[in-house]
Amino acid sequence: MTTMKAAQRQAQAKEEYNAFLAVCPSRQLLDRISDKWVVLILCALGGDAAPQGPGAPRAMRYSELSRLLAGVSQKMLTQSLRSLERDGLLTRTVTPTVPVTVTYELTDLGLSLHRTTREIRYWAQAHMGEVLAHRDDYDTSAS
Amino acid sequence: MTTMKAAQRQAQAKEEYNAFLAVCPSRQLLDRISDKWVVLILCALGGDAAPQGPGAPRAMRYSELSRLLAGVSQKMLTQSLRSLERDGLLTRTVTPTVPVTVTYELTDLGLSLHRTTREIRYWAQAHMGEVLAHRDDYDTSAS
DNA sequence: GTGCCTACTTCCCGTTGGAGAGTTTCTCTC
DNA sequence: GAGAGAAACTCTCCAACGGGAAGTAGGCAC
Repeated sequence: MTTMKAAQRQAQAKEEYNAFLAVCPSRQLLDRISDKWVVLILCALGGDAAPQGPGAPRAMRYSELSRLLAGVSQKMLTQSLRSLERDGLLTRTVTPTVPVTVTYELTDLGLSLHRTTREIRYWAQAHMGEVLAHRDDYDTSAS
Repeated sequence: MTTMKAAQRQAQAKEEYNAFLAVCPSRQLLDRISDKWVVLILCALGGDAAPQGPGAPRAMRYSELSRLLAGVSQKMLTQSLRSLERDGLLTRTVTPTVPVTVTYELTDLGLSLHRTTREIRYWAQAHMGEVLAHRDDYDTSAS
């Protein structure tokens, strides 16, 4: 496996995995990353949260993420971060200061997924108006 | 609003909406589209399910989608399709044949989102190997 | 009438996610 | 030296969501 180049491996993977099949492992991966908190965490660590447009990816502390992702529960934040770490999308670093400092940073794999989660968030923000307009039409015509 | 060009409207929307805020409507939209069934429905209607690589987007029947999205419950399929219709991402057409035929087809708005959901699915399938490999490392080193 | 077909809808129940309080470890204050 | 405080969880309880299976509606075929 390690003798294959990444491009070859990916081309082969595209043949082997099919997320439409319930039993396919890529379906489970899709389930995991199709999650609001996962998308927002990747966007945050990818640097999209900077007020003046998207900045560079950077490591962030637990409390910083907690503040940024308004409304996330501590339980879900910890849980999501752990599963992303397990899947190799980010690294968790504990620095024994006092109190302890824990930082999270995207890996290369995480950065590659961030490119598309960024698009998702952009899409939602850019097309919000159209969606709201359509909801109004739908609701009025349904009455 | 209708006097603005789409590009202008979107540029303005990017300023106004911020999905990191819990109260922002774009956050609710992000929650909706960050859903495994929504992603798979968009991929299916976008033509990604053709065996010989991605085909053209096309209308599909309820039963066809139900078969394609292995493991989806009827309840969730109906529910997801209705919310996508309400948001203007797809159209629902009832043809009074016997028995009745219901087809779903992506709108232009749906097609624009499909471009990124396709990427999500591709990413999951292409990087599955790396994720599985990392999980193994993680599990062994944690023991 | 009985059965069958598609496309749902309803009901029950197990799993998941949210709210909030408790925990740990150390340091700084009084 | 008792108590407050801070970061990063962890635990407990409860409501909401999703899956499975069974029921429904309308029309035709037998």
